[in-house]
Amino acid sequence: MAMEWTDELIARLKELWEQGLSTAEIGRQLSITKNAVVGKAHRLGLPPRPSPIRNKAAAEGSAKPARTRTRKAEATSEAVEEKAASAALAKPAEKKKAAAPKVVKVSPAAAEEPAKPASVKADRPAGAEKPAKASAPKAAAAAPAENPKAAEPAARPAAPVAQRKVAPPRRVRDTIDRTLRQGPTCQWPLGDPGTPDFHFCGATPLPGKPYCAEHAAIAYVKIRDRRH
DNA sequence: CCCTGATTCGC
DNA sequence: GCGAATCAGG
Repeated sequence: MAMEWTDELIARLKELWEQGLSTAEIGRQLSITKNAVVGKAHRLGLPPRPSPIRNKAAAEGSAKPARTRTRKAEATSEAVEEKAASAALAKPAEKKKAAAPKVVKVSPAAAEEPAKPASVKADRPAGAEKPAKASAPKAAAAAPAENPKAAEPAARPAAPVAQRKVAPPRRVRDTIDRTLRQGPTCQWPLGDPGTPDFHFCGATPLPGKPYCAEHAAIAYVKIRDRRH
């Protein structure tokens, strides 16, 4: 069986779709591929969202081929023709598709949690990485590294979220994106990073601050208070 | 390269 | 019906 689109799954798809999440992200949250998301969305007749590649032909209104043929389609057509032609010659027209090897993809569905409340969790404590490429650390320092003019961070929490040596994995970015989308939360870290219990405060932060009132009070200590 | 959604078509 | 492969654009 391919996949079981349960009512709940469909409902979640619709919901996320309406929320404007990208297909790939919906897929990640549902532990399916973006292709599955798009395909299902179409079959469900969900309102298509602005595509990066809208049909130019439609926009121009000129006599352009309404739809573009995929390479596969062309290949197939040719293959069919050729096959038909060579049929008379009893030519075996071997396709290298016999027992398509390729890499057996492990279903991601069973691997990870089907769907959890968007809890921020420490991501992959271990795991070898590719030292070759290391793009700029986009991940914002979630730890109290802020330093507003009139104040400076005094007490640091146990440990700032570990600085990443390499580019943050997709998962991390997704989590960040999700958080941003769903609204800011207090970024005060609690617990030891890397351990299962590590998490961020999550409370509603003060306007313009990464922390809630409680933690902002700890994070920001007036210089004057310090010097005097 | 990364990403996006759209489409086709073998299964 | 499903979704991988592919396309096409940013």
